[in-house]
Amino acid sequence: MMRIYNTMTHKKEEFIPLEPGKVKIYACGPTVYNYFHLGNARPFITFDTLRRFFEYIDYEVVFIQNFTDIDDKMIQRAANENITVKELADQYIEEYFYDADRLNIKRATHHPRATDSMESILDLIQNLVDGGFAYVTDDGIYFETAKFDEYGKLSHHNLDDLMAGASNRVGAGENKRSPMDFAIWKFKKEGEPAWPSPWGEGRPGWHIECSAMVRQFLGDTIDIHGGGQDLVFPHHENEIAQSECASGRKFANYWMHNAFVNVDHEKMSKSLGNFFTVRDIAAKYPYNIIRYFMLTAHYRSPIDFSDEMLDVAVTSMHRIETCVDNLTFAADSRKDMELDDDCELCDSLRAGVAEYQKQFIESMKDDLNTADALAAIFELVRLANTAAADTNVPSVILTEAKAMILELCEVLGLVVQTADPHQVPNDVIRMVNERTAAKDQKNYALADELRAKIEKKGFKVEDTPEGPKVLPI
RNA sequence: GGCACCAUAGCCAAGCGGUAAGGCAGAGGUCUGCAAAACCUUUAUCCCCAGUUCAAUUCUGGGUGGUGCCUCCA
Repeated sequence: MMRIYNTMTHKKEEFIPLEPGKVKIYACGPTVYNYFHLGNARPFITFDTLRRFFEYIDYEVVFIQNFTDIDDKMIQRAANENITVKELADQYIEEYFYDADRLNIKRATHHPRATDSMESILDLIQNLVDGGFAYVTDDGIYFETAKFDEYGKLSHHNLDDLMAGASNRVGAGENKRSPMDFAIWKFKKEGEPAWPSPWGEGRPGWHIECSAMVRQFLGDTIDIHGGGQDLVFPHHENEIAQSECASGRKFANYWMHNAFVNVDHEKMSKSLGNFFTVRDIAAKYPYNIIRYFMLTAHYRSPIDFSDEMLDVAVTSMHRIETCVDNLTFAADSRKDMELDDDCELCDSLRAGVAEYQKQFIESMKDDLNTADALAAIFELVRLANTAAADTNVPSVILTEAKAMILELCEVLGLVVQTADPHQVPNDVIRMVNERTAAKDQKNYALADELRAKIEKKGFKVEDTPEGPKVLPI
């Protein structure tokens, strides 16, 4: 049974889906006015991993991640660049997919855009106005927080405390009944894009978009709603208020929030200016390493970003890849070997494959403990390396271990770069053979010279009891 | 001021009642013509002080230090 830490209850809870074998997940996506940074990438990777794991344990997953393609920052940025908001959105949605694809983030079931969901948004607003939960003013339509008794239940705030904190910050020109009320529709200002509505032209507020898209694609109640911790208040709190007032039903059964990516122990954020876009980091490190780095900590723990940490990730990921290469080579060398009944290592590797898969699954079921899941993979790696080095272990067994390592990495969305021993060009093979001959004649000078030549061709040779192993560098 | 979270080896990081996974780095060893890879051994009174318990890193209270949210933010 899967267990999930629910922000609503502050407890790990057993996950009980609305419908057996199915799970409906909504994760807040990016506002598309820029490349996304490492901090933004964390929820994308976290919820993609969650989705992959659910699929691995045979759930049917409907996963929605939206694009916020209309808001103040979009408008401002578009104005600065002298392009339309739509052009800006189109560009950065494309850039989102460019990075996300390389991070091996699977496409969501749907990636709705706020501006394509106007009908559902207006429908939801109508519903809230009709129900007396929202009121119309000169500058927009506001949700009246006082109408929702449970306001604050997710962030564990009460309205009074929130008011105390907010009372000195009421925005100018707003006609709110309470500082805590928030806009669900903003009437058109000069030069801003606007959509028609029964109350006048305007655009939706941020919170209403998500509520509307959840409803449109997943219904009134969903299993899991996710996002970064900074969305707990006010964004998710407001979504709950709107959605539950509109439907009269519970909005989401489980709330999952990832912790931040820090730089020097401080939150990476656009306002602090201490952010690194994934695109920039990817110029120095592979996307796969960025993903690996994210998974080394539990999603609810802050993770400190630095080049040193990515360097460690490179070495660690390499360990897995080397192991897979070792297994490929050894299995290839022992193709014709029969499985011997007395092979103790064979038995323990087989047992290990089953055991560490189980351990992996148990870790992932425990609130997506990817750090622990990785440890299970490394345990299997060690055992597999031992078996690969022992010439009594036949290829069947090694192939099983290799398949399991690849299978588990795939669940985490990690790409294991492996060498294909059959992809070595003929001239390199010839030089390798010459080198082996030179070695046999103890002509080490020639052997080393040939090794250098082979390296120039982009391959390295390693000697093993089963002959030379040739790998691309 | 209100509300949360965190503190585990040189670094990163799991575990969360029965004296500590994993990765990186370090030291020693095996293997190797050299190398690479791998394997073995080795590295922690779990921030402090009280309390609960037969037993606490793990629970409770109090410190200390750090972070986040309460304003756009993943």
